[in-house]
Amino acid sequence: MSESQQDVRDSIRSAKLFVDLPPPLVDQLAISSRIRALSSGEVLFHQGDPASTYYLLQSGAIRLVQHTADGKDVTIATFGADDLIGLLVALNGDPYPATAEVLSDSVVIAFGSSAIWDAMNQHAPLAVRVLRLMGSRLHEAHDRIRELSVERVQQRIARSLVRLASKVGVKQPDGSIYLDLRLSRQDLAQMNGTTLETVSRTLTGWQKAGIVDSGREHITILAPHRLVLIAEDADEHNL
Amino acid sequence: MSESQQDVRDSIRSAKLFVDLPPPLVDQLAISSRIRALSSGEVLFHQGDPASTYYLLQSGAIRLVQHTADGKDVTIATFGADDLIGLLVALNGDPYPATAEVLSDSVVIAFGSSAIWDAMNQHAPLAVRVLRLMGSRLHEAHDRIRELSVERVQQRIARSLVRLASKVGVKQPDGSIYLDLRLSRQDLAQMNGTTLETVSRTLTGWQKAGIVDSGREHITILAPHRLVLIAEDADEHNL
DNA sequence: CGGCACGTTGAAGGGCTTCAAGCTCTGTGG
DNA sequence: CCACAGAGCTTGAAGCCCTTCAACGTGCCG
Repeated sequence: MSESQQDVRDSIRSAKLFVDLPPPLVDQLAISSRIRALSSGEVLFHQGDPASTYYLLQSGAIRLVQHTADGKDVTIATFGADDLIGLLVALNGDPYPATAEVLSDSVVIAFGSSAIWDAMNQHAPLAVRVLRLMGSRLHEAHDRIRELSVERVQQRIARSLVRLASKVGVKQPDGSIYLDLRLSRQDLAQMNGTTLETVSRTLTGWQKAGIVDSGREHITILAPHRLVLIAEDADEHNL
Repeated sequence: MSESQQDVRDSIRSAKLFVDLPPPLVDQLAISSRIRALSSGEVLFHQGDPASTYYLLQSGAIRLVQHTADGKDVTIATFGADDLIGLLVALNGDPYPATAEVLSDSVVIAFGSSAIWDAMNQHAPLAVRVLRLMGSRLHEAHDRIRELSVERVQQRIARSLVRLASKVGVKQPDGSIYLDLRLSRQDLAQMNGTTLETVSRTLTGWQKAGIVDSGREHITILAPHRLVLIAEDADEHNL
């Protein structure tokens, strides 16, 4: 067995999703899979591409973006370590319904279309875990639908910052949280169905209130608690 | 075997989801399941209830509603025949994250928590089908996120009418489509993240334009094509 | 036939978008 | 090394879409 295949096996074995997969199945999976390292800004796959592959995100962050007919982009979901990307479309044989864009340097394992399915057939606990993953994904999507339906823009922006903090936040000695990815106003806007101008105004307000410290494509949350208050409760409208 | 258990077996066998399930597994599933008939307005389960059961919708329509802290309701999803309801929360053991409300007289099969899981373990094709179902559910949710993010209220209302037409629409001889469920302005509002007043004004406009005919809790789509145009394209703003 | 839920319509106002202009930072090539 | 181009950000002003509040119809059911 080649050295790179050995690497793939090790990676698969170390993934949470495959934690108790019997060694023969690990080997089987490894045959049709390979490791890819991606750096910030790269694109894993484009909307409309035929979906023959799916990916397990080992480290880093990747977001799913849908391009609309009139040129606007909408961020559908953001993934962190141990998320599966593109599995469901690969199962159905549809083309990818969105573009996967790398937010911070990432490592993924790419699987051939039917490999994981064979593994699930032979190892039931894997299927449970995949179903659970889909379940929590669906749950998140439902949450966002509710938020987009009834919450104000400010509240939604606060929420996405809180959410990002839990996914890629780096706690500093002074209690503040640094978000370890390039994140422009535009990015935040298309995560929340708003415009970059509104995001800019909101962040400026929070900066004056000492809640965040933001600069060009990076944000540090100075007062996580107050941000959570805005996200949950709505009423900190006295900036 | 009791007569009612025989009924359950027949129902399970006739469901698309279980189309090729071996008879022994059908029997096994039947043991822990029973048929429930529900009429419009009834509630299948409430948000916060412990989730011990999940349901296969045989006929009718059911919607998932989330109640927010400040008293607003948001319709997260609408289900038609052959949809599974509550499976994922039942798998995780969480309480139901939403309320399931019957929109038109429905028949469901109620399953005990682990029954389908055993069946999936023993019959792999069932697991594929469940995963596919989840996939299309997730896909729908993503579509709604995009719509709520970038589309106008009018467009979203048009879309939900089109979608409802395909789920519970009854085609009339003259080409119009009657929506076979009780549907108030309030209902349409909480499906689209808007208010009943806005829905009322929109429908009044469409009525004057001859696109729909709406009355107390019922809607008939007179010109499906024009409604699709509004949903897709945005620009029929000259009512 | 009275009550009540559902629906309509108007008016006021606010949150957010849109358009526009100028600023600031970053990286790159001469 | 520095200047310059361009991407990212800020700020202002205008206005529209939609919400909110409010009052009044209207149809259905007991």
